[in-house]
Amino acid sequence: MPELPEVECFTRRLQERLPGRCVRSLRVTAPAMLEGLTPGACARAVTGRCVKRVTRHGKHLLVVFEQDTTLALHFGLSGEPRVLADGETAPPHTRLALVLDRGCLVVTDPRKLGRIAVAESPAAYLDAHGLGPDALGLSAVRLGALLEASRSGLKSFLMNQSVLAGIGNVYSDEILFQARLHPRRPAAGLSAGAVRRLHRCLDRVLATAIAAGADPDRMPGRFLIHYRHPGARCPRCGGALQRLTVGSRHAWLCPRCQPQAG
DNA sequence: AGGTATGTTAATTG
DNA sequence: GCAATTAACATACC
Repeated sequence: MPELPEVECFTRRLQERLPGRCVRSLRVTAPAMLEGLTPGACARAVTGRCVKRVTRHGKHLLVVFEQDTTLALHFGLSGEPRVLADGETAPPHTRLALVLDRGCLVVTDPRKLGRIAVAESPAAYLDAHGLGPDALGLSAVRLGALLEASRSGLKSFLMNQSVLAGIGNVYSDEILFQARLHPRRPAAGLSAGAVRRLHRCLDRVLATAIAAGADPDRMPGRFLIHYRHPGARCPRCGGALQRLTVGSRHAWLCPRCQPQAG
């Protein structure tokens, strides 16, 4: 779930409700999810502070307090934030509860692969994590430069968070399918037309997914996201889809629409 | 019971 | 140094 579109939707929901709220207390019930600090230190860092804004970079959601102290949330495979009204009980698998003067921000994460961190500022956090520019709103020229500087295949390139932040397994497949580019094609050496196509599809896929509230059921029928299972056929040409293993992840593609060369 | 899962990171190999 | 692969992390779901 939580690739850029999901995290963008989380961010918008939180941005509507959190600014101006102040932290009464904080509870972390899965200390292993904390990055380099104890639950006590985490609580001390944010208690008493008021939320200025909620923003996002790549798959990371940043709750920025006054003076720029930042609570950074990464959702791993199964994390999700929720704002509870006063008196609402915490849902199952709640790992973090930020009690506010009105309401409460919780993070649920059954698999506990998410991360919780505190930083001096958003910039300090991004820097410490070596994140590349956000995938959304990247210019075609900048994308072209990043492609040329890479020696990876296209799918690995798109998923490398230090190059480009926000794209994961599902959306890298979607973007390459829409752009008709093979996931193992080298990132460098694409034609100008192919770079333009990749840029347009990257932008459009992410924007469409966000507009759909990151809910696959509301995404266009031509999206590959509906067909990531054995036996499915390409929504464009009707041919059999193929599953490759790239790293330890599954890449879905249409071998007819996404030839190795060309 | 066993296989699968959308993320990140460290260790290993080429 | 870079890129690709594998295992590990912890748990739910089918």
